[in-house]
Amino acid sequence: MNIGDVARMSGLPTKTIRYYEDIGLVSPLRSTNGYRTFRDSDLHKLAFLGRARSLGFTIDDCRNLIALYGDDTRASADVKKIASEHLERIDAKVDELLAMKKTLSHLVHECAGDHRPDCPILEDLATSLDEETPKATVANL
Amino acid sequence: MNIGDVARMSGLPTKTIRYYEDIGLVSPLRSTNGYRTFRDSDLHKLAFLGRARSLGFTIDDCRNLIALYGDDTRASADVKKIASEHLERIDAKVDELLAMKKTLSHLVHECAGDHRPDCPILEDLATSLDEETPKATVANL
DNA sequence: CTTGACCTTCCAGTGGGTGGAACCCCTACA
DNA sequence: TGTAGGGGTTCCACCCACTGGAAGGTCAAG
Repeated sequence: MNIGDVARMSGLPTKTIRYYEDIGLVSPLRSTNGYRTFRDSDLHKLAFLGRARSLGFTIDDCRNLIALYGDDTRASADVKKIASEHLERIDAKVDELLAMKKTLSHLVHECAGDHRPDCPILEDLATSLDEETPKATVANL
Repeated sequence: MNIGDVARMSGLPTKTIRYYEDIGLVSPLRSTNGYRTFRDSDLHKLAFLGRARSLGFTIDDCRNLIALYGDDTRASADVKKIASEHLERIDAKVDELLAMKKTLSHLVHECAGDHRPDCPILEDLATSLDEETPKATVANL
């Protein structure tokens, strides 16, 4: 299979696949004309990567997950650990975004959004220093 | 004020403040020894930036927000538009993360996490190609 | 006069790709 | 046989918003 074929089948852009080769995630063979030649196992690995990335795992996580996948003496605890830590990162990010959302949606709701210059959004941004609303707004909730 | 002073007062790292000067967000004066000299207005602007960034606005948003802030003929509608679009980005990101979370927490829950190699997490990652679970898992919910 | 805390610039790297230029290869068709 | 197109290849630069580190200048205190 050429790169275009695995791109279609894995759903990954060719650029990404070349990049994955670059960083050593996949190692296709080369045919005499210099084209990459992908085996079924390469395609399988790329699909694995695509799925893992779509679940938000980092490239580094992917590296470890692939290693575990190929190790039949693995302990599922090791996989679970990676996934659990990732889940915690997701939770933290969601919390952070929800805190932003809470503040922002409040401000947007307050703002008339008309032709006049008066704007509670700008007021909030401008008064953060004086009013001293530290990291609480961002960190909590 | 030197950069360290505004860093302390604004809560931004000195590196970030220099970077903001680099990209033209703030323009401190220079004293004879080459040190940056910040006015109250610079500090104010940096605090504004810090607050806006902590609410997740992009640098580009910040540029526009600052311009609007300094324009007393602005329409609050313009500010509201920036904030609303940002809010939409946040919502989209939250949805994406919650979809990941849903899938992942299910898988983590299913995984024994012991010394044995059997692992539903790896199984999910490995079977995405055959089972054909397209972008639905990521895009929906 | 030295120590240490400041400040300066510049260069490189982060993560995870993406865009584009310049070029090679292969097949189909006139 | 020429050419048009749709593959493929490399390499370099860029995205975002910083961050780290090296190498050096400046200043106040002891």
